[in-house]
Amino acid sequence: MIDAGKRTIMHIDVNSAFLSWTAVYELQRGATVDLRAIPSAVGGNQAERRGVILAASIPAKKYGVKTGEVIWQAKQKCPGLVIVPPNYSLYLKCSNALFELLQEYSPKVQRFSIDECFLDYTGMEIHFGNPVEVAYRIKERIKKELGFTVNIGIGRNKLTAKMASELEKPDKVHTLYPEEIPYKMWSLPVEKLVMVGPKTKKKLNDIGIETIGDLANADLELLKSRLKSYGVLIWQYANGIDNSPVRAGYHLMMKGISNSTTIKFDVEDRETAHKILLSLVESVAQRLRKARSCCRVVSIEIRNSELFSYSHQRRLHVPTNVTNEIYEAAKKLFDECWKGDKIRGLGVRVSELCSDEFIQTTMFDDADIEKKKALDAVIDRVREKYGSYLIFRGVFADREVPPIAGGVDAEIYPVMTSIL
DNA sequence: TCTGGGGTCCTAGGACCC
DNA sequence: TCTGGGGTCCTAGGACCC
Repeated sequence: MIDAGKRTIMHIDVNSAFLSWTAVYELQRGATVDLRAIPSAVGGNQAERRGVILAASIPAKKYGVKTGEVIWQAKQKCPGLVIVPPNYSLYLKCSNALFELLQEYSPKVQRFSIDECFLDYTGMEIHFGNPVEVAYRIKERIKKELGFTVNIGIGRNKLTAKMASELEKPDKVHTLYPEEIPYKMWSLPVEKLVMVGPKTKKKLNDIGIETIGDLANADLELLKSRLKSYGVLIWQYANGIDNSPVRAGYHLMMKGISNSTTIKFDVEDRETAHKILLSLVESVAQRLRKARSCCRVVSIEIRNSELFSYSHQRRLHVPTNVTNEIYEAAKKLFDECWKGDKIRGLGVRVSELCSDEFIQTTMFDDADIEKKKALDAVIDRVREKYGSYLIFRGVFADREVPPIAGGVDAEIYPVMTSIL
């Protein structure tokens, strides 16, 4: 058993990932301008007026352009902003290349998101040497071999490694060892701490906590009474306490699959809503089958024109991955909870996944279950081979609603988790 | 013309059983 | 007859992350 205090963890974070990866790709294809050097951003579909900034270059950030912001607002701040579309298959390739390179330095590498990894360097010193020197070597190798820059944070646990990698960007290595916490982390505003979002920031500010240091030195009982177990968690984080393991292979376990969309027009009738639900279910069910899984729970979410969201879910008697069954469930859920308000967005989610291998079909089950499964399998194969839009259901023939809504293809996106 | 889309975990409260 | 209390399952909603 290794002493938890003696662990060495690195957090590797790609600087402006989507933008950097696109820039490298464009340069390789002969572009003369490096997108990283000009005000630029990767953005969603502008034509549909729902595009947001997915990543911005450092020059764009200087104009105040932020990730998550709507494109027209970003353009107001920065009129010359160059917007390029996302290329998810490219991002996956870059992410995989990074992951493979990191695995040369430790068998324990956790893919935390498409552009972040944790690497457990504990015990690897005898092979590669001092962690800081190795971090610099890794960083330079990534730059030379893969063409993009990263920040690497080093700490005794995942939390401090992650906080370290965010200290100063880009292309930097930082350490955040226990003795460095007071002067490197405590002066930061409390919302810079992982897991302190806007709501928690406000609650903390209300009781006079402004910095991470204030939180670290706050009365634990007070935090407990205001924030329950969450208060304890963030107090521990503020003090650099975290014992979570680097989970190699953890990303293989998927908890749920969802697909949601913002509709170009407000929907006011059931039939149109049903159609959109079907288009969402098409992609969810397909991804579910690709993962060789079935779901036990189906949920839907309605977002109205006032941007208020509500949801409804139900457990199924028998787990399924059949498009039609999930659609029937989604339709029923919708009819049960829709308040008749104007619908701006809809979402479908399946959860409590299980393997599709030994699904029991009950006596009461649909007699055509095998037929439905065979149909789904054929459709999946054709879509795989010839593209998603070749086959679609008759209801979509009027082209009012796209036959398969939103989302990114299953295989394109590695499954990730936001918990440490 | 105005805030995306994909995930995770936690908690409160109701239903139901013993 | 009316009033527990604990445990578990389920659902809705909220918070966070990238």
